[in-house]
Amino acid sequence: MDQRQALASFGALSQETRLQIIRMLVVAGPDGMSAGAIAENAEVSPSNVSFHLKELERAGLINQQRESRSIIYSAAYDALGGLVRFLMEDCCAGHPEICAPAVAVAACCADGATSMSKKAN
Amino acid sequence: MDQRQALASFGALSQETRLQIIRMLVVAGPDGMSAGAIAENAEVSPSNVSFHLKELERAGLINQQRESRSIIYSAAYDALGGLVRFLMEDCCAGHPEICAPAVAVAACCADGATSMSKKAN
DNA sequence: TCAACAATTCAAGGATTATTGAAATATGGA
DNA sequence: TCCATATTTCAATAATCCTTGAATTGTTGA
Repeated sequence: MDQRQALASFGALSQETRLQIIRMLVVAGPDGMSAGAIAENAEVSPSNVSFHLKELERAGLINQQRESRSIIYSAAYDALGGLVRFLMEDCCAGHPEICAPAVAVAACCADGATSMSKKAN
Repeated sequence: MDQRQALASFGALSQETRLQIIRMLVVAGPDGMSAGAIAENAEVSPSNVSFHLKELERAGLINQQRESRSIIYSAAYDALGGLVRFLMEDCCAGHPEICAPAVAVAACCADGATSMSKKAN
């Protein structure tokens, strides 16, 4: 993750609807959700959700793939992980005071990260 | 860190000059830097740096304190740590795929986080 | 081919954010 | 008090972002 993508990612996450979309896509998992389902869930118009999805894709935070009539969007886990890493390492220079809280969170999903056996369904 | 502050923080970090300022303040450490020094280092006008500093403060990412004629700004380590945590936990639902890269970064500054004895100078 | 569905694109507008330079505020020393 | 320094505030402009609804594109099944 370079600075350009990080700036775009922070911008993408700074909007309430888009943050909401990322959250639901992360929870939805690898199967993703259709644009229509996202719009319904977020309670915004189709054209509005399309605008925000394009913004999220421009930042590289989501992936899309057509599935028959629908277009399925899913969270780009690698990009989100890259952003966390950028924030801790590049932006915050790995400062212990900043990374300390992350260590706690990391600890509680470290098993999953290692074994990759507890993916949410 | 609640969602409102996270949104403001992401917005604050989505601007090149502001990201640059945060980086230099993190590196500068607890002593911080004066507004003038920040402006000079970032190569922007005093009034422009003031605008961006206000934005960063609004997001809670920096602290200020007057020191004689100067106003000294410093990174709010707790807020930055809170943002990393929000991104991993609240936004990304603690997904192993996303947190995995963070575990690696966390590991290399975990000693410092525990002993607090290896702060960057 | 035609109708219906799913989603995007486009254009217009309104709202927010960024930049600039001039004026104002606050502090410390002569 | 007066001046110089450090910084902020203000007003105007420019640029970007968000929302809305209408028109368009792509897909499927009758």
